[in-house]
Amino acid sequence: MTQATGQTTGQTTGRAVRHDAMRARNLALVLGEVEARGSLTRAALAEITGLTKTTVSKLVADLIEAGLVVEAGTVRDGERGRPGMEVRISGDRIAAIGLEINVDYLSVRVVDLARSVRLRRTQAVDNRAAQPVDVIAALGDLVVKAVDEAVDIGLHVVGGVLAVPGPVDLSTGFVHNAPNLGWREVPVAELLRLPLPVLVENEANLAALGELWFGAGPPDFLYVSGEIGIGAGLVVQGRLFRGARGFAGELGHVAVSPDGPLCRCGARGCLERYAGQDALLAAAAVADLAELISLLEATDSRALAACERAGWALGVALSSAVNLVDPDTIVLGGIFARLFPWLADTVTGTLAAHLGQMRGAVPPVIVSRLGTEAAALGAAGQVIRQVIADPAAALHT
Amino acid sequence: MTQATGQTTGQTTGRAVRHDAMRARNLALVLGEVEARGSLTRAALAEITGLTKTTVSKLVADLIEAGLVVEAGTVRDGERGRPGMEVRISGDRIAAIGLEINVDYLSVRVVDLARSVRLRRTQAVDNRAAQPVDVIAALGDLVVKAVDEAVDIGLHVVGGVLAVPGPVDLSTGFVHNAPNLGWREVPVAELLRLPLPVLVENEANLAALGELWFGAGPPDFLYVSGEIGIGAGLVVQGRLFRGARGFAGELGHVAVSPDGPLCRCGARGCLERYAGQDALLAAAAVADLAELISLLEATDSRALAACERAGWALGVALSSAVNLVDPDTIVLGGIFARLFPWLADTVTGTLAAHLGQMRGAVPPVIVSRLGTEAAALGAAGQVIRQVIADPAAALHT
DNA sequence: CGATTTAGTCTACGTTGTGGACTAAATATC
DNA sequence: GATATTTAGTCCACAACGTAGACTAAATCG
Repeated sequence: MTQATGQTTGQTTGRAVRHDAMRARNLALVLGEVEARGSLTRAALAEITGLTKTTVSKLVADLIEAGLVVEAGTVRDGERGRPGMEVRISGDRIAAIGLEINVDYLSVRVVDLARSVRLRRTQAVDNRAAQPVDVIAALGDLVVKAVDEAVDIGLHVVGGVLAVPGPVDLSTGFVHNAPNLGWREVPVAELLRLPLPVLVENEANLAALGELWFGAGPPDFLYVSGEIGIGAGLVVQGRLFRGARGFAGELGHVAVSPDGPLCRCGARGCLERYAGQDALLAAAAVADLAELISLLEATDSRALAACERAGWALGVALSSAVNLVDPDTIVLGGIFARLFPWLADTVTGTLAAHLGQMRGAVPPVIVSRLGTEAAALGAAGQVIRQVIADPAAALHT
Repeated sequence: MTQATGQTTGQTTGRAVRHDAMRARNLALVLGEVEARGSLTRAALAEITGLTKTTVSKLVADLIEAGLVVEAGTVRDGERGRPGMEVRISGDRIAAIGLEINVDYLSVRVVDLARSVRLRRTQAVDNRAAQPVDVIAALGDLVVKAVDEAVDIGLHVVGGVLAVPGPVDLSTGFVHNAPNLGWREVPVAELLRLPLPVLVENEANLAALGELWFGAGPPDFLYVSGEIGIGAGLVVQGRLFRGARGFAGELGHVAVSPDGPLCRCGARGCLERYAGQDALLAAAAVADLAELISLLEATDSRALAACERAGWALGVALSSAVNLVDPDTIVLGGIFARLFPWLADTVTGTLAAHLGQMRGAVPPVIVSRLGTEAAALGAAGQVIRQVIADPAAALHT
């Protein structure tokens, strides 16, 4: 008889469950349902969660005491009987901050627990001309000012996440390569000294989460972000897909044509060489994106042809992505959001042509509604999500 | 202030935790640790799980009573003190059955809870020449006989999974299209009438799980399966990745060349047209795989060139897969396992050339060790995994 | 053979959810 | 306007499950 030698079938989480864990889970369940539905009475929460009215009352009392929820007024469902008291997420205490370093700006967004954007700050600056240490110092200043302003309006910022345009080693906050910024081997987390915990994460991934939580994202979609480099964030069942080492979503180096132009990565025919910003501007013989858009609006034939070819290449690469990772929807962000009117038809047509007839409907291609805010909002959303997932941790502060 | 309109950040599981759920989780934790480490004493379990010796004793007593574990003898760790009693998974009661329909055989494997293969049955038959209803009836007969034999040796087969070579609607067990079998719109689950619950699942996915649990699979890898159609199963952190609708892994229709030969799916330049079995045999001008292998062994130049081109195409398609889903390792199964000696160098070389220098080491390409057993073992492993993940359910039978 | 070490069992206790009794707050009916 | 009825929310004794220290059991060392 053959004895198995592989990985175990069980998926041990290594975590025993005790009474405190049980309570934490039920607190999270109640808070999550309140968030999902806007507001609920205790009786409704008991019905939805299956817990007894007694238990729900106790859990809600704990959440009120922690400042995570508030009572928001009475509400009646039927004709008779005691009216219930609505409980909703409190936007007046806990908040999170999202940070972003992009090519030509630094930005921060403060978001409260009810997911309202309470503060927006953007600073225009050419980050490619600056040293990483200076960029990060300037960002730190922006954050400290924003946090002070948040405190002034009664908010308690519990943490943040920083979006950078390149793959990130999540355990160290180290950025090996950010082509849009011209950065290599930058210890971003180490350089970022702030009086609150801030993690570092890839911009495309955070923008995808931003679309999910603040945009029109369905639970499963592929978000495409792009400047010089092109990245993708994949959300499946409301969760980010990262791959084995966190380097999934390198759409920019998917092969469009195996004998195509040589890429800076060393391979040939990468999407970036067709649809990256540099490739687009070169094909249209213009110096920047604003000029390209002007020419497109003037229906300049060379500019339109450049967009057509970029759209075709995006469609080919996205057809491979759809075959491999099976998203419901494709959301175009970054420069592709700005160029959407001139890209969408070609992308969708090429996608349809390359997907064939065997997988039913072609995933719709939509434009990001959040524009340049997607990544910073996704960053803040990560922290909000953590608080809602583990309210018991907030009870002890 | 902008109010969020997207999906909630919380990920409600909708499941309250009560005392019985707490016990079920701790039972699963203990059983999972015993499975992971082969055998453990109660004292060691207490140390590993963090539960008290009292609690572990009670949990182990429940598992022994359910026939999931047995005491296997005394063992000593240090020099002195009372020797501990080893507890290990019992292979003598609970078992699962894996089923597989492939092009030219039907097979079943009975696997016990200790993941030993206790029974192997394979029936050679040309399934493409048969009607689906007849194929499934023949499979049913094979299963009933195998289950009877399992009962004879004291095993209790609690359920099974059937592997079919095509995408499967998991909720209905419906197979829309299985190109290797020539099937379209087949209600497989409905046709399969058996005295035990059997689910239906895609063969490439199950083979990937087979490699994970019974082969040499690391926790993250891409398994490539192929006959006429080419599919891939992606395992990330020990879990199968399915995509939004369960149609991920369609490696066979990833574009190798955007202007390549027309595929039966309607697109151009799909991998299948370069590396699928029909394409390979046509390029080598042979009638079947055995003949191709004979010619390869005789170093026939046309046969070698056919393999070279298939390997090149695989390398191009796999480079897109690696960029998008970031696996650690690539495992070649199906016909590619048989052709591995003539494919491996070209696949690895092309992969390296197309990945460029920006993502560190190229994922190693290895051959499946399980051969044609991978899918059936993966299928049985699914049921075993379910029992180990929820032993409390087994306590009530 | 007693001291020491380690495993495993026993038992009272603490935490958290349950379930029925009860109070509170409303409307419908007479 | 008083009573009956309906529904929300609180009170309180109880059940389930893990904890922690006491205790027994099984070994080796000196």
